[in-house]
Amino acid sequence: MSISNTESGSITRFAPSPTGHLHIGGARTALLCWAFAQGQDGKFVLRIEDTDQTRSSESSMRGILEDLAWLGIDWDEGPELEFEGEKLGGDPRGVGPFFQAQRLDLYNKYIRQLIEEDKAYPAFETPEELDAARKEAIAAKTGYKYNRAGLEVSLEDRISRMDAGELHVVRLKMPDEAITVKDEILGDVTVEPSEFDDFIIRKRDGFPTYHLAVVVDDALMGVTHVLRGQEHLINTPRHIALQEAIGFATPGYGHMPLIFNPDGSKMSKRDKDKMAKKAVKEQGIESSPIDGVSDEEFSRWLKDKTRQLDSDHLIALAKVLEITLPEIDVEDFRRAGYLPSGLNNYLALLGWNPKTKNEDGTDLEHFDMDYLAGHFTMGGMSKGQSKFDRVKLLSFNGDEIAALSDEEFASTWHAWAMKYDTELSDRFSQADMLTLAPAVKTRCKTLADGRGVVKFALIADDAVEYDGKAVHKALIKGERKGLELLLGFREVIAGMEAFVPEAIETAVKEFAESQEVGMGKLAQPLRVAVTGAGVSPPLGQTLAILGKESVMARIDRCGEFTEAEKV
RNA sequence: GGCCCCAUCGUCUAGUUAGGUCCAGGACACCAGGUUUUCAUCCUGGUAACGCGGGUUCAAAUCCCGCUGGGGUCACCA
Repeated sequence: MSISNTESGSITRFAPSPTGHLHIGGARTALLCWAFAQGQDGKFVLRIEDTDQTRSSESSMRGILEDLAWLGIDWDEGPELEFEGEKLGGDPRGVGPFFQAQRLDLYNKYIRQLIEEDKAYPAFETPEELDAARKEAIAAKTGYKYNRAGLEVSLEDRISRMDAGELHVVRLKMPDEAITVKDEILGDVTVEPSEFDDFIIRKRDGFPTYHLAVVVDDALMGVTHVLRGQEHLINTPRHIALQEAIGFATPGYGHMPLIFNPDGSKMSKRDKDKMAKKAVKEQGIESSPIDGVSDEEFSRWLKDKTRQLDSDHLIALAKVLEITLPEIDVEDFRRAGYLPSGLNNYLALLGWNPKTKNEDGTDLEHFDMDYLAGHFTMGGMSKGQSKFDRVKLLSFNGDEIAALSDEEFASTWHAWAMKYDTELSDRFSQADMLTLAPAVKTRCKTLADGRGVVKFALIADDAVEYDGKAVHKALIKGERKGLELLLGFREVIAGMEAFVPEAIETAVKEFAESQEVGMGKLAQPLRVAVTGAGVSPPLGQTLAILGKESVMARIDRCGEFTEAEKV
């Protein structure tokens, strides 16, 4: 089989199995594979590993594709997807299909070849027999290893039994020499033959195992570099043995350190269920508070640590409980209002470092996808595991939001709200958001945070709740001078034509000067009157977004409230 | 438990390949000031780490060994 990778640079691949959403750790793997290929003017291939028929699904495959596309991790070859007008994937070299379930003939060809060359063999033990042997080994506190019983039958017999349709698995004969993985991140890693056993390359159901499929596909797709998580390090000697048995070249390998929660535990989808269960118990909720889940299902879920609620139900539940679930999948981060730029930047920095200084002598940490693609090397990766620090991610994301132009921010925020917070997009048009942009950008770390900044405008004029302390301090204290200024300024507002931020700011300034008081003396009463509290974005934006009628209504209502308050 | 990987501020890391320029630099967080009509942004300053024990060497965060600690893996999952 010829491999057509000579005309360009390195070829990397990301090969998720479609068994759920794209995990944030997977996203980092994909990002770095992408960056490596981009930087080498090579190709980034996306392949779907759906050999586990019982767990794979079409919808999670689509979800993973969307997540990657949203992050801007574009694949040159692989399943086709149209995302925001851009076509991704395709098969210009004719190395597809990119779904392993559609490549069975290919795998079987190599498996047959290995058997005929006596490098692999069918074995006829049942899973139950092997299980029993494994349990025995565990009980005897020795490591379990397949005993090569399948080899006691002659080659001809094995083949004829197999061809007669007897159920079997196929195992690779492992060599009795040590195998060294030349890892580009970790250095040489050698595994002794005593650690090997004849692992399965084809299952009873006729599907290849991951090991066989990955080796065949990588070779046939011309993959030159494999970047993957360190959990695969121990698999690599097997893959090298398989490559040697078939006659494939061994690609370059890089095993990346794993990412963990701050407490050292694994970042797992289950974390979301865990937190929800905890909150349910703390709040003493016993019957299902959400649609689509019966009380019976709910209590089963609550009692069973291993039971998980599906994603939509979990989100609905979190809303009822008023908790924020930990983000684990890319979709979670998207929903929470992270920007691809912030997420990618943080992810790349988790384990990789550009080792470059800024002009002011600080380390370069903020960079975009182009920079990453142009500078990523495996040698720049650290070897140790790292913890996922949401606080630093939040800071990076906030920086990215603040760096957006007002127009970019408005359109990004609006598009996000249309998808994840329709109450917000119903209340504010994109034009409203443009007015709000300068005020909101520096006050939120995520797009979802934006809601908190403008929540005063989300409530009805007669539903503003006054913070007693703020009212006292701004309006009542000092002979109700604040209230007097507020009502005086109401008349100014009544006479205003253009109710826009700049005009409002000017009017506030001029009125304060005419009354011979500092800006704060007028600004704070006004702020409390329209928002109920002493904290809000600058007055211009705050009043403008409410509109003149609403502002006057709120001033009147606040005036009545204040009159009724005792000193 | 066997095998494998790893070990610098609370966290992410620079420095380790070619030992001295490191009483260890940056970022996030935190603390204290400043700017600002409030909040936020922004600016200035500060606290804070080479896991432990042995070597080698004139000299070790850097090299070697041991210990401890963390992680991975031991499927007809990927």
